[in-house]
Amino acid sequence: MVTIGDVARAAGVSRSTVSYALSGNRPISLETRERISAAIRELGFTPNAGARALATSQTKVIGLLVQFFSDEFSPAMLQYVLPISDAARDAGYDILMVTEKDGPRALKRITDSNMVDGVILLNVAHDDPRVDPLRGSGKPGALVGLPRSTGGLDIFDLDFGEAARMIIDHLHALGHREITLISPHEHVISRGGAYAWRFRDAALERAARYGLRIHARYGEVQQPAVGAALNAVLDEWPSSTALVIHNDAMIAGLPSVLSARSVRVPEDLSVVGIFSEDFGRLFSLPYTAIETSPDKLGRAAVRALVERMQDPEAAGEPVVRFIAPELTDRGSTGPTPGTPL
Amino acid sequence: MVTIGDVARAAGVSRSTVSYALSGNRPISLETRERISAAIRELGFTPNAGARALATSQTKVIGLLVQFFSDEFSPAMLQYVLPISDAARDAGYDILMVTEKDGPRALKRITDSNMVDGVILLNVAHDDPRVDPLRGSGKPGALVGLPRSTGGLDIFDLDFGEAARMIIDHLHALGHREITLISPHEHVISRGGAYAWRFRDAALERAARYGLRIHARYGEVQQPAVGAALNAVLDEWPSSTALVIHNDAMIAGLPSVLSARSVRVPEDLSVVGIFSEDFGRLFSLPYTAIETSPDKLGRAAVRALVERMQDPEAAGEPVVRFIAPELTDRGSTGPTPGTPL
DNA sequence: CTGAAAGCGCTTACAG
DNA sequence: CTGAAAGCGCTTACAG
Repeated sequence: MVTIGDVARAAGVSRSTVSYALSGNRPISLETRERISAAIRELGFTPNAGARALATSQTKVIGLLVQFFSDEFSPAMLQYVLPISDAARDAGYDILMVTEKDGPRALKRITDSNMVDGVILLNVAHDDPRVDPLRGSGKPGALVGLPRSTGGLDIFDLDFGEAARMIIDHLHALGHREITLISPHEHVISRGGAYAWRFRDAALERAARYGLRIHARYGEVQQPAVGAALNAVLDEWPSSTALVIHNDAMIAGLPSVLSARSVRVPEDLSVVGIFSEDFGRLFSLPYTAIETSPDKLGRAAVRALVERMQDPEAAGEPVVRFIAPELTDRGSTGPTPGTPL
Repeated sequence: MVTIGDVARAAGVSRSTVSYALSGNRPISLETRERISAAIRELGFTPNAGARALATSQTKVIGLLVQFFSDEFSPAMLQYVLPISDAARDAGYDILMVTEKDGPRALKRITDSNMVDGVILLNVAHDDPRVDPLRGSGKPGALVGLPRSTGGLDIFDLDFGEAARMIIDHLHALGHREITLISPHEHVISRGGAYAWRFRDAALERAARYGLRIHARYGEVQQPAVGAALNAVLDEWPSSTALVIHNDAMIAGLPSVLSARSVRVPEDLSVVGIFSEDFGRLFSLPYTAIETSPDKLGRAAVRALVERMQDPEAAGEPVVRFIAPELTDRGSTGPTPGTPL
């Protein structure tokens, strides 16, 4: 392996001069700089990451803790991971991706051993066991997902409450008076996936204010339960004129159920979902939906974390930021069936 | 941060003794060992990864280079990444995941700087520009996907040729004489995705041997082109009694097209795909298929790489290993329509 | 069974 | 504008 000493010898300067030329931390004469670059090029020198980390206490690596639950639909995760990885690279960081089941333990390992300069937690639950260890790690951290306690970390999430209100407002304005709402799987609630009840509670409250009838139930995650649950819902409340689905698996399974039942959207039924554009494209979903913006959330987390890693003072107080939901109209909502034009 | 020196002081021994106690590289008296463990526990010591890497030239990190193409269907990638990450962790390694567009450059960065002990390349193309730099890096490497030149690296892939022959044999045995074959997107071929033609060529050859008529065409990746292409194929060769689909997006889009056309499977049409169990579950695909075993491939790559990193001598000559395809019967193939029982 | 010391390859005050 | 030296936190021959 070629070291900074080899470069120094080839360029006829000291190792410190090479180091300063590399970092730009002090002025180097043009001539010296050129001799050094030439030597670096010829020898093919790349600084040793471990040595650099040891000397600077900086690894230029971000730890990314992902978490998969069997009660969630998997393809969603990649939509967060890729933008995070790209944004990190743009900022000069690499990603150490950890999928270990025991999140707190993994967190302790990578922070205590100084493998990373900071950590991003994905898919954060209300009582997420990773949050406290992250706070105690002494490393800056950014979360995607809202935990119960919010101090000390930069937190980003979609405003699920506002998303629910937007959807209810939208349907109410179209004249709908009876709505069926499908939430994530019940397990998501019981293990503390706060997005589930944040959306649900806000939808129920808003509907109540308008005096709308709303039928709420939990959804499934796997076939054939998904199809059965959709059919059950449609059978049970045939007078509902709108279907709001906050559940990836259920909305992905909806087109085939509706086509089998010859239900026309939006003529017979209005449908609104909550999913990202990419997800919609993947499953060819022709439904109006609140955009979940995984790329925005991921990039915001990286940006905040990078600032805090580079200059903890300048970064100021940690923020809790909700991304404003946007309704993407794909034409799947219309006036209540029977409404005169 | 607590260092090995702090532990040594607390335990009343030298730093080297602590180090040896940690590594087990020399016998330590029971009493000393216990004093050391107690000190480690009390102080909460974790060895500094950078310092250890510098001293040992080992990082215990595997570089994972993933690559996304717009002509491929994205959810497939995660099926490789997760098992690889889990298997690596089981072997004591962490994963540095790199998604950079410029693969060769990323590879050079992480190997030259000694950030990783070895590298796994995912989704390897026939003339993959990452393969030669990996060979030249001096680090062991394992590939998932078959490149043109195979020396020096452990290579794992599904036996696509055998997969094609199994499918054709299966359909031939059921009496089918006219088959439609849908390949990946044409772009996959032109950029050197060898799995596309390895499957296609073998299928055509086998069909020719049996004297079967086979209609082959490339598929699409995005809606609405996917649906249109499926309908076009069904319109163009209505006398085909079997459909073989080697294209994730096309097979995911098939159920809705068939149901819209009221085509019954397998009564009117036999269908065979090539996809993993997870993928089939995700899209609720009721089709008999060759299992692509992404988890097996990923784990095999990790296993080979770990052996080679731990003991390059003992690992022997690099291998090229094809995973034997298995046909998972989901009941979507039957005798040619009109065949008497 | 244990310790003192050199060395891994960088960075950065300190000195000139 | 540049160099010599100390130090980051480990591991591992070398010595006893």
